[in-house]
Amino acid sequence: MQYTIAEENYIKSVYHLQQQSALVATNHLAEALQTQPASVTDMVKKLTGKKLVHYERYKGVRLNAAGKRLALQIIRKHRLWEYFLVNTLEFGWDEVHEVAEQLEHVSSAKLIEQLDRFLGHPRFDPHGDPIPDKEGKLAFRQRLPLLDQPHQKWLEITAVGDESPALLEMLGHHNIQLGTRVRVLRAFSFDGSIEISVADQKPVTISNQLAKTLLVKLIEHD
Amino acid sequence: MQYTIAEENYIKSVYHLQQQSALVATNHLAEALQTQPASVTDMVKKLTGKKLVHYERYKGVRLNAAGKRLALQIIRKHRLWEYFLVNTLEFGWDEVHEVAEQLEHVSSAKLIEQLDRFLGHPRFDPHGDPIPDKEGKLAFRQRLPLLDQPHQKWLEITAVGDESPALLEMLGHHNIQLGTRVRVLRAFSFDGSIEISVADQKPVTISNQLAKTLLVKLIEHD
DNA sequence: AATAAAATTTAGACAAATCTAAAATTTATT
DNA sequence: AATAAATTTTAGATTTGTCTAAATTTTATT
Repeated sequence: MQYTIAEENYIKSVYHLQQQSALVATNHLAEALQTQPASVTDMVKKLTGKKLVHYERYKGVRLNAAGKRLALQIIRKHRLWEYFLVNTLEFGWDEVHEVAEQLEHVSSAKLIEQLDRFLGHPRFDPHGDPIPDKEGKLAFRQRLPLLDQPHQKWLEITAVGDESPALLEMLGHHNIQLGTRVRVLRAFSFDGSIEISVADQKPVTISNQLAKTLLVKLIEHD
Repeated sequence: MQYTIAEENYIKSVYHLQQQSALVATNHLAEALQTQPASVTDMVKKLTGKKLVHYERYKGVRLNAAGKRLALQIIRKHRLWEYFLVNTLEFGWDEVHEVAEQLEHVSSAKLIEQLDRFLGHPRFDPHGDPIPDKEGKLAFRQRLPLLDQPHQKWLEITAVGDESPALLEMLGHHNIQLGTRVRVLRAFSFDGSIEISVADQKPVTISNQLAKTLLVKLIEHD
């Protein structure tokens, strides 16, 4: 079956909001989709009719198996396009979201399979989010806030929590990218900022705010 | 300004139909867009309001300068995506149209400029149609029907008139592509078929039908 | 437990793009 | 030139996705 762009956007939003609470509230969906609660109720009823979600009046929505499958297909397209935009067309991290938002609705199985092949079957997008495979499976990678990691241990940046241009600029200035290795040297209790060493460069101090946004994994033996 | 997909499709159709007759009839547009004449009238009025076309009741439509500019932008996107699909993602000629039809409506100036750059600023799409440049300029290349070319002269295939899978298969079988050099050896008056030599292979006979569909340019000396 | 506040749904309306059927206009034919 | 045929437009309806305002249900507070 073929779905409209509006329907696909709802399914995608339900998927993301479900990560936080199993049952998604009408108001949350309205907020995420920048629309009115009444519109959400209408659309949710339609999606129920199309057997994509489970819905109970006044309770909330959640995806059923078919809805989850569809959500993962859309997210797969979105993230593959983001990867393409950054790695092939040399976009910056912060410029890709809006465009991928449009490209994700282009419907062609062959297009996505060939794009995936051309890109070399990437498993993570430019923000470190996993790209679902053809069957909807997600690769796993630790994503722990840099802020509360043990000192002195080597860590690798695996993702960033938000994707504002301001953040991108700051990361660029400190020579930090996905995959960059860092070590926490010390924490300042005064303002919560921390001092880290980035790869083999000299130590830098980063704000509490930034340290919460950077997600890392622990690197095994030193 | 930003236009809807429906509006863009109308503008594109008017552009193409204008190549044949300066003033485009409501019924022709309806036929091309697979819709009802009444719907065309409605939309044409809207496009008139948006200052993209010139329209007179019962007479017909034509693009004004702004409409032409928009049409060429859309065609540029369509043909760049076709080039990408064939040359980067290894689609066959016959598989690209439908997908490009969707991709052409993705709106991002940077996307198209970077795609153009990545592809090396191609001037012709996989069917031999010219790709408008950023300013809407079209490269020129002779496109004469192979059927009525002088015998013995070397010719180069520059375009194909239609893009059915059947045609593609036949061309593949005879080792003919865009850019292939051919020579007309003789014409059979019986059924209008002609004998040609393709590059340095042994001569083949092709139907009148096919000879009309293949467009060529004359190669200068030799 | 009663009432106030918040969240959600219903009812009715609207804009976009389409449709059918009927009316108007243009073009072709006798 | 009158009439028939074809084309085009108008009028009114339909679908999709949205909205506002009012009604309903749930949750929180006194």
